[in-house]
Amino acid sequence: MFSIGELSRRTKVKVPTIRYYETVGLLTAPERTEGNQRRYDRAGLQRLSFIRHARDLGFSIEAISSLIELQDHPDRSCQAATDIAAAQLSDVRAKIRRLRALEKELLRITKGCDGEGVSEDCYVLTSLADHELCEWEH
Amino acid sequence: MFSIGELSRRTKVKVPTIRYYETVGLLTAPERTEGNQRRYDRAGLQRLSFIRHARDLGFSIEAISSLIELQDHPDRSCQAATDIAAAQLSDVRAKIRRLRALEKELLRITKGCDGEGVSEDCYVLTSLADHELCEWEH
DNA sequence: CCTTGAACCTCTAGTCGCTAGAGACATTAT
DNA sequence: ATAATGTCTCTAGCGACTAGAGGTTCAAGG
Repeated sequence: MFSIGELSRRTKVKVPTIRYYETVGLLTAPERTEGNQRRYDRAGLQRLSFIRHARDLGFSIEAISSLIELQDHPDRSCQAATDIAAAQLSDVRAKIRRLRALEKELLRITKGCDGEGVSEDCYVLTSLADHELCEWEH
Repeated sequence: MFSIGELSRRTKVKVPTIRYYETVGLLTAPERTEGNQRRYDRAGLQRLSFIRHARDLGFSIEAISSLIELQDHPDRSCQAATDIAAAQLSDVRAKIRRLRALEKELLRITKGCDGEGVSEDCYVLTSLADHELCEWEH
């Protein structure tokens, strides 16, 4: 049985965040002491670890809710869980693709300024101002 | 002179977003008709295009504010503008690195479920539950 | 046993960058 | 003249927290 602060230390999830997870239904409300303070057991610790791990991997609260529901009903959970994880993976990959395009464009823009003999106008600013200079479809 | 809807069509920035940019000071308040409607000129169009392009590249509102200020004071603007763009670039790169780590881990997790002869427990769920199975420092 | 100080409680509001809706007024086309 | 569309302001909501106020409870030392 540990306090919310202890749980926080063990999971590296901040105290207000733990309470937030409870309000949105990710964590079930734990027992309380006579003085109304939360007391968690090993199951609470495991559930929060699970949540933290999933959040670190970028799963939304909603997706994590689904995963937790699947945990509680182990029949046929695997396919559904894999689907959620696969969706998350394709989401991550889409973000990577987009960021790589941004990287390329930003590199081009910042490089334009690096040489000494550049024009009098700032290449960063003109690049942003004039869409025609952009080598990127958007 | 065009209306906010016209400006929206030309820049692909939604009408409420344009108004939002005005409230946060990214766009200067334009002239109004007798009936209190906004009327924009070419300068307003150019400024909004600049903002949209910068937002597409992931610059924060704050960063764009700085860039716009630099535009208005062209002395020494280039170095400062390049600094902002370089910061943005390194930000993007950090995000890419992190997402690639996520991609790897998610791939590992989802792959674990794909084979037919998997264990009875769902690999996705056990991976998320048990941090020891994770090949990723976090 | 009593006091101190840290940890805990609830509640509200703020973050970022919009987006959606209500209810009222303006403009434009027929 | 009327109808349809566009525009106005204002407020509230999104996700996932984070910060702060103001009050209560716990654990340890004297």
